Amino acid sequence: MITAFLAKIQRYGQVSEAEKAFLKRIVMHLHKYGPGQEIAAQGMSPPESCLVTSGFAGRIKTLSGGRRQILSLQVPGDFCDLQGFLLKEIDHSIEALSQCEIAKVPHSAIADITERFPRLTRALWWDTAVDAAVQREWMTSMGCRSAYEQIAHLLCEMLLRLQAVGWADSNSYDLPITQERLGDAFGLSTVHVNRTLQALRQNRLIVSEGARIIIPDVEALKKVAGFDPAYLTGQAPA
Amino acid sequence: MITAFLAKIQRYGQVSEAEKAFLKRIVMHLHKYGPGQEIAAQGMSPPESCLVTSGFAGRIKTLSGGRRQILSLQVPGDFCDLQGFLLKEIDHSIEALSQCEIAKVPHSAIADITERFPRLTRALWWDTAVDAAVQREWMTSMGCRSAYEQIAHLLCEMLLRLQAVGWADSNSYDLPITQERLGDAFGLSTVHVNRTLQALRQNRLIVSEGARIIIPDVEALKKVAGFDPAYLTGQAPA
DNA sequence: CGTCATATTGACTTTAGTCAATAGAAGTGG
DNA sequence: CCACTTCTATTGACTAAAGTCAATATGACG
Repeated sequence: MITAFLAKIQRYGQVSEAEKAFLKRIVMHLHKYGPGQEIAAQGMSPPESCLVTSGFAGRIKTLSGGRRQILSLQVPGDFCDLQGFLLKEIDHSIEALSQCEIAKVPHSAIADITERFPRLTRALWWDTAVDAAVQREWMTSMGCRSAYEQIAHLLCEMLLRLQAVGWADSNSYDLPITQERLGDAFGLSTVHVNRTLQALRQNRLIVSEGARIIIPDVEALKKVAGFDPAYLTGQAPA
Repeated sequence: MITAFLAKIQRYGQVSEAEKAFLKRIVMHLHKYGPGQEIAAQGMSPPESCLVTSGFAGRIKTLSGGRRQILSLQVPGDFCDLQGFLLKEIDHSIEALSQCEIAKVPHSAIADITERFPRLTRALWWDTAVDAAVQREWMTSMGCRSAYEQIAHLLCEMLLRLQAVGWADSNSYDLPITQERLGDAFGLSTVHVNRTLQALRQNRLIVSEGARIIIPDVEALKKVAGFDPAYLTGQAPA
């Protein structure tokens, strides 16, 4: 259940058997959600953090007038709001974006980690730091890249992130997310997302078969996107 | 030198005398920078984090073609990249946006804190969590708010953040940042920032005297911006 | 006084948004 | 298996927000 997550944080540093055992013990309550279902609500104080084990979830802000911003996509191995135990209330909701499975980890257990396992604490903190780095990259996309580049960039990001946890092969993956939701993530209208995807298809940068995205020439797509994966690896220090 | 920062993290929880003493000891090297000067460079691994003690700094990504995105504004009491010690290289640069003073804290000292002071570690982690919350709000502004609302929103945010550290009075503050840089922060062109500021002035939502921003009716501006300060307080848990 | 950076303005272009209709695809119940 | 509903994708015509380019003003400062 925590395999993907363990694989990820071991990119930061060693995790001892004791730490692994503790992690395994505190991950509980496997839940299933369907697309659009709310996992945690904006303004609430959920007593646990969510670890995605399959499917896609997202953090979402909703403004008056129904405007929505998807702040992040969480894939298997990702914690949604690991740092939630530090803040009184969450400033966004967490929603399933596709069929997905979520394991919940009580905040008290995370607080325990910070008392007993300094190294593991740093690994968790590191995970939130990488998460923030991804957010900075998205923000840069929104501010500086055209819709075409921005979408290409996200498709590159998802390829690498899904590969890291074994949910993508060398050049393709399933992205079971509607164009409307993608629009909410990019700050673009559904119509514009649709047209931009068509342009990417026309230029043979992507091929889609249902929810599957195939990237015939990964390097070409990266070039269009101006994609540099450094922010994703957030590699281990010495 | 760390007064503003201490005041801020004490909103999260108590800080013991031993912790305060340790913090005081590790803050060193006061540096001055002028507007536009680079404090840390994208792709590098600076051996310390920066604490702003006066003026404004910002985190900035630069893309090929000279496009720039300002990812955050750091005001007195803010750490730029506290979590930098966790990542191999920083994915953005840090620049002075106005005349400013920066205290540097070695990463090794932050690592020490994580070994010896679990509670203080949580407080630092909390600080980075609030930082991430601000980023989420900016992202929401970029995706969902019009230029007019977005600028109004930032002006509200800066009022509260500067008030929290004693750099603003009840309805005004100095914002010594050029319209060009504001544009880089919003993902808007300089010209559009200029016109939008004019619109805000025309509607009497702000008055400017040089770098000073005066907000005659704070509630009115908040209303235009759809401003809810919850994300900034990220208040202490029980 | 001249220089430089910043702010402002006008005219025009481009990107992306809106509205509304149509087409496909997936799932449901009979 | 088919008719029906519903959600999602696609298209077209039009609008609006924001960008670009280029000129001009303003202001700080040596």
